[in-house]
Amino acid sequence: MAHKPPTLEEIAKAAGVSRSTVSRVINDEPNVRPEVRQRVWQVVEAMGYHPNAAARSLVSRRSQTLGVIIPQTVNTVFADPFLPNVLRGIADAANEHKYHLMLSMVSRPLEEDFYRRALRSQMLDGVVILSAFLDDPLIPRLLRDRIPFVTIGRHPHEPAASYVDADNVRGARMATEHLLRQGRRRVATITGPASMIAGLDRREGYQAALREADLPLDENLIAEGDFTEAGGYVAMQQLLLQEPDAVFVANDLMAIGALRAIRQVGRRVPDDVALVGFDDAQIAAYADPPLTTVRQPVYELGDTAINLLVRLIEPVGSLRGYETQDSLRAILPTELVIRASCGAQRRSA
Amino acid sequence: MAHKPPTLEEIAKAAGVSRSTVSRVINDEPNVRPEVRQRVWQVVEAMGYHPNAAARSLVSRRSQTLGVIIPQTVNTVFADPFLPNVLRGIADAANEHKYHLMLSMVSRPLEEDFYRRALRSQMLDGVVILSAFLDDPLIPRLLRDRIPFVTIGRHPHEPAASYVDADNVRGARMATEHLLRQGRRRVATITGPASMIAGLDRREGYQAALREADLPLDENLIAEGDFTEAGGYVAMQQLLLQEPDAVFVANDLMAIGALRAIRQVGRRVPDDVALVGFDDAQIAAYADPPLTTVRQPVYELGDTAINLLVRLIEPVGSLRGYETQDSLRAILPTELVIRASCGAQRRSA
DNA sequence: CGTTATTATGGGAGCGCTCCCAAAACCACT
DNA sequence: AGTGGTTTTGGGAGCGCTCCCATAATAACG
Repeated sequence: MAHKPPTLEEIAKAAGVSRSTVSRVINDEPNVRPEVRQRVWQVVEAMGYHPNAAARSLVSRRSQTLGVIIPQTVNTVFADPFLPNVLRGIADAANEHKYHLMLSMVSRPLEEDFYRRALRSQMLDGVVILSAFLDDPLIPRLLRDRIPFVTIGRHPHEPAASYVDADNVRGARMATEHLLRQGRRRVATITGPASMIAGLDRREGYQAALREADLPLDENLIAEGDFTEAGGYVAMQQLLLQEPDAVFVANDLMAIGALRAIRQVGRRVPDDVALVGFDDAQIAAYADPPLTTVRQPVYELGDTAINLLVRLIEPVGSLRGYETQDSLRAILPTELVIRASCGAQRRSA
Repeated sequence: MAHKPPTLEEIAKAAGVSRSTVSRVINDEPNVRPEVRQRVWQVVEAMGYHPNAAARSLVSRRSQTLGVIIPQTVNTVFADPFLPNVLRGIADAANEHKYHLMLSMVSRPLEEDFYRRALRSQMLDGVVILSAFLDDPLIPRLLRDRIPFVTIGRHPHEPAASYVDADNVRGARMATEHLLRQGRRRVATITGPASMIAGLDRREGYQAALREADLPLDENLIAEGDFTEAGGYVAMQQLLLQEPDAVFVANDLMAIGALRAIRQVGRRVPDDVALVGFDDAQIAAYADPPLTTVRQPVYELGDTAINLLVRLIEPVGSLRGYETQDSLRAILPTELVIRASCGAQRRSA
């Protein structure tokens, strides 16, 4: 790389054509003679030319960059291998669409700063937000500023918001039904916080399964957790007073805590209490007994988010997607992963 | 936000001054009368002005953006809560220095594409690379193209490369010494792959501890793993033939595999075989028995990487850091986390 | 071989900013 | 009031590109 990278004009001179022609060639536009096109490409390669992104986006008003906003709470809130996988999905899809990714991983107070620096300074064509809480303050702002965005985590109360989410309701229902199929009748649940969409949805799925089975909805069999191990432990201690024979736990980390609480009072899993978790976190597979859980398509969540976002951004006709159409939404299927904690397997290693 | 964001010139007109004066105000430059400065700020606020990043970096030749390159192998290679934590460290530090972050998480073939698109098109002022393998092909390229970079994971053979890493040698040595202190004498190790710096360094620390204790270095007590659970399982099966009374396992995931292998032949941990892992992954705390391990300052790794990178980039006098000084390096301390698998604790919960 | 339609090429303008230099305004002191 | 110095302000130039329009070259046709 030369100390100063070559410019369009320099390539043009070297190739004996004009700036405009070189521009046409590198942008794959028509109306260039094949031989000229080829000659220009040769010079471009030889001189190691690459268009300056700043100049390009200054005039085209597009940065070819998408923002990814990850709340600081990511560690506690998202199940363990979640972030790497969702990021891979996001990165692969962005790459495919020739977009770059700008990462924002900041706490609430700094979020404001990022909002101004990156979004308002027109560095970003759109954003993907890992949004777990119902009342994310960013959503109304983005809506107001007409910035295209997709949330990972659904926002049912914002009709204009586009989102992608796992089918938490269905996943929770499958998990609960699975416990019922094992003959369990006092099925309790440890929910996530009511401030989180996933928490509510998984609770909803649990209740739907009971309703369908014509079982009573006993409020005493519902304990609210906070998605942490300690929270699961405490919630389980409380539930044990009700003597449930099975518990659907809204995430694996809490299930680990529940396991600890159950074992502490001398009960056995799954013999006395069957357990199903959610997320298929890494710990689930290595827990003792290995945890039956619900797997979400994490990679696909990221992948789909970007695909929706690009549809929102890229012009359809002369209009941008978000001007022509309603919000885009996708709910991806979840899948039950049967291991030992639910009692469906008889002794496995 | 107006449909078309205001420009410098528009602010200038509204405030009754010139473009240059507004520029001085928003860049906090001297030589503006305080009353004018205040008036300009008012107009800026009122009109919701924010400087256009593309225009700025076009003329200043600085993007205020740093790249973060994460190899696709991140899932298997880096211990579980590693990525979120290192990213938080990176993000916080970048924020503090007013830099944006561009994320690249691509497989090898696409890495080339990213290299050209982002680095060559001058979108990036520098890059941080999560670099676990000794022979990372990106390093010589970055060196050649004189792009400022810092690797997370040391590269001992590249004298010009700047890096930050955990003190793997010392951590491994502490772990092994700890086992020796428990009275264990046949201490084996399961290493990481020899192609990875951390693998080699941890092996080196293990050997140093044995040497210091005047114990023989028995090659039969060294098994190479690949940092996966299955790899740890296989390696442990092999080691069991040598009847070790303790094993230092180079990461927690392999330690989980080792645990499984040990239990399978009816041996007990820590009574028959004591175990120490590395990384302090989430599974370590919840394993049965809880794993003694070595904690790395993951957040600080990210934080320090950015701080070094900024020192490399920002001008000292009129020269850029990487023109004036040698490479910058930092090795951060690791810490032994004592739990039950090493036999140092008598029964805990 | 003109005349018109079509394709290929060149160059001006301008995106929104920073940098630089010249001009204006203000400030001492003689 | 005059001189030299400093601080404050304004505007031109230009960063490297895309967009648009004018012109040149070529093709198509009577």
